[in-house]
Amino acid sequence: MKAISKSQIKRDALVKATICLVNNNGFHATPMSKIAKMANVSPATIYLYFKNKQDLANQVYMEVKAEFSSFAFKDYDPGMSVEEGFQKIWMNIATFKLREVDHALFLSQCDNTPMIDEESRQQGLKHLEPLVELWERGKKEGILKPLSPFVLYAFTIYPITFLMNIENGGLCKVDEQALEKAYVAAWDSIKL
Amino acid sequence: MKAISKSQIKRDALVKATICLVNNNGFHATPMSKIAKMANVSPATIYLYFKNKQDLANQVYMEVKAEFSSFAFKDYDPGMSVEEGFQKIWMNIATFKLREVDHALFLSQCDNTPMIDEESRQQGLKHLEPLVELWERGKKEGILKPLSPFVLYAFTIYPITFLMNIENGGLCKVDEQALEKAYVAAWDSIKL
Amino acid sequence: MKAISKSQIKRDALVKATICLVNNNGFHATPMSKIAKMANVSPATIYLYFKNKQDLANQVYMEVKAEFSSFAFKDYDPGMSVEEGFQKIWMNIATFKLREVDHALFLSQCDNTPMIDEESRQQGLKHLEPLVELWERGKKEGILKPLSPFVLYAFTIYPITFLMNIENGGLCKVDEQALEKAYVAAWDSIKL
Amino acid sequence: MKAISKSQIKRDALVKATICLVNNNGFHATPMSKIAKMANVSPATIYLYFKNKQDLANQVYMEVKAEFSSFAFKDYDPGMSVEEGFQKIWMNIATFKLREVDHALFLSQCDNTPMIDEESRQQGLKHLEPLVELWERGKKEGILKPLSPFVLYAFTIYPITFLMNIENGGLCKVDEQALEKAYVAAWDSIKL
DNA sequence: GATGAATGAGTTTTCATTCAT
DNA sequence: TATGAATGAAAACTCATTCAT
Repeated sequence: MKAISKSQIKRDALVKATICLVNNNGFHATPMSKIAKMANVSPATIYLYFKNKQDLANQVYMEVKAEFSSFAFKDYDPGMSVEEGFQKIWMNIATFKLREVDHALFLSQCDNTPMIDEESRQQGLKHLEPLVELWERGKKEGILKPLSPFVLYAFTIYPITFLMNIENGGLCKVDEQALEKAYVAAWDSIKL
Repeated sequence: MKAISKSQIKRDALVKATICLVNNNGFHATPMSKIAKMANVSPATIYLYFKNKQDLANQVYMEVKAEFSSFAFKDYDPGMSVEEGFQKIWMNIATFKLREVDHALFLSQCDNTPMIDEESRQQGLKHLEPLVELWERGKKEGILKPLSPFVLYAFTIYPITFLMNIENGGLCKVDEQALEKAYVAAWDSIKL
Repeated sequence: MKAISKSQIKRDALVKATICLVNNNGFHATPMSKIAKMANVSPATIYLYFKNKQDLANQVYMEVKAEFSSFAFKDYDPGMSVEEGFQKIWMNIATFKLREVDHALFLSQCDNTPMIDEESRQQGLKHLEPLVELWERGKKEGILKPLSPFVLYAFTIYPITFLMNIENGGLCKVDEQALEKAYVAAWDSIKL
Repeated sequence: MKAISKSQIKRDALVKATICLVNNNGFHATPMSKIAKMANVSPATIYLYFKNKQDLANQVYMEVKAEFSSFAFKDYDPGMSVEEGFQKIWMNIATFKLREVDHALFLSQCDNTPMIDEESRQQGLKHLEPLVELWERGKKEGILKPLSPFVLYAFTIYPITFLMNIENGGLCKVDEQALEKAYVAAWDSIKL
């Protein structure tokens, strides 16, 4: 049915190679030629799909971020209770970060270094809108502390990135049980 | 009294320029020539003080990390109660990160990208030893949740970095009051 | 018939430029940029054909040495008498050194300075095997003095290099007749 | 008696360091800073004794060459018979090259690469005048073949350099007996 | 005389990007 | 669409030489 064009295959290979190489070496230490080689493509071919290196980074960022967001709100329903909804989203994000390590690491690199255009970065922020709305409701309902979304994010979602980095460095292993305990910490930090 | 040698002045200028430029562009996008220019020095002069670019990064990292640690434990006394001690350290770190933005941003870059030698990074980790010990005591005394130091760090210290980044991006301002509220979130997340 | 690729032409130009410039200035005093300029090529292009400067030197050495060897044993037949065979080889080598001055000078540089990898140098030594075998036979047959191949080489082949250098410096001219006389000196020095 | 000035000591150290380093790395791969370090002297000090790097090379060359020449004609007396005189000189030179390896190697480098000014090189050639005169006499007396001094040199003196290089590379050992046999080869090559 | 610090000019090498095919 | 070859511009780093002390 779905005929995936040869073009699409090549583009996908380029995106994948970019993620892999940037994760291991950083953006500026990743030459276009290596990306091309890993994608089994000529360097010149990259420029058929992307305007330049910066554009490649931006596009990959946007795509991975979109994938992340859609994952984050899987099975989430705005009709859920605040706690239930938050737990669902938190667990989704944690699962993504701990299981889709490559993509999560890439996002972490993008969010912590000046490799992405400010514009694209702003776009990326919008993706968490539903979570922000949930938080607003929680505050109105007197369930959550009256904290700005930035602070709420800092103490609940951002820590997962640290755990991912640590696990990826081999310093610890985050299993099901550890995840449950981490969730409690996250919830305790923001619940009233 | 203290005669600061001309050499020391030049070295300091180089360290400062490195921090500034790496913060703005990232390590690999910061050429030695620009560091030299900002420090009002010839590129060749850098190599009188540092073996190469990697060595420059490592040395600056170690120095800033040491500064950070000494700041983190200012006025801290292992004889304090767990909560009192934790608050002291947390506030120190937050103050450092929100006031000494340049240095904190630099550490954040170092900790989130592969720009520092693994060896130097390991050295840097040792600096938080007293905090880890405090946590161990807290767990024994039944005051803290039985979480690994990694998780405790992720939910109390790591979030501050996010707030710093956000504030630095101009998206929000963290004042005294916001800091107090953030501290509560940190403490709530780990206290039993 | 034989279509010589554009690549081959460029590589040849680089090899030729290397030989010329190294002969005139020495290896370390010959910058890649000058080699590129003489070959009408961008400096970066050199690195499409050679891994680095050392590799360039090694490859050129190996090629010229191979050319030298094949020239040295042209029309030589192991079935010849010792004297006949020796004369043939000696004359070949002399002709090469006095006529293919550029290539011979280059080999002389390589053999007298630490510019070539030890490995490549060892490879180069193997090329004279047939001459060494001829000498062994000559000693067994009681025609040659019982000297080690090193000494035999020193007094018969090595002197040609000196004549080449002198002629190249414009201090003398070695014509057909002078060559014959030189050959006699060479043969007299090792024959019993 | 002979008070060797501090200056002289320093200059000697510089000369010695130059010889050592040039032998091991070649002239252009030997930085002034390393010469200074090996001579326990500041780089700037070199310029008190030598105008520049080229001048340093030239002066060292001239001095070593002079030492070589004086060694070559030790105990030689123009009144000796041609053969006796030649043997004396040949043995002197061989002894120098095989025993004063450092200095001989240095001369070999100078004579085989473009590191010395043409002018200094010309100066160096003059040192062998007495040997050339001996040869002229030998030719007149019908003892030597009617060959130009260049050819005579090529087949008698120049080979010693090869043996020195080989011995220095550890490929063979030239003992007293081997030297005698080598001398015979040298003499046979030029005697009538 | 002696030097440590400093540097301008130059070295090797890399890489994002283009272009003829 | 796809590419291999080519390169200008710039990177990290070196070094002969100078100069204030």
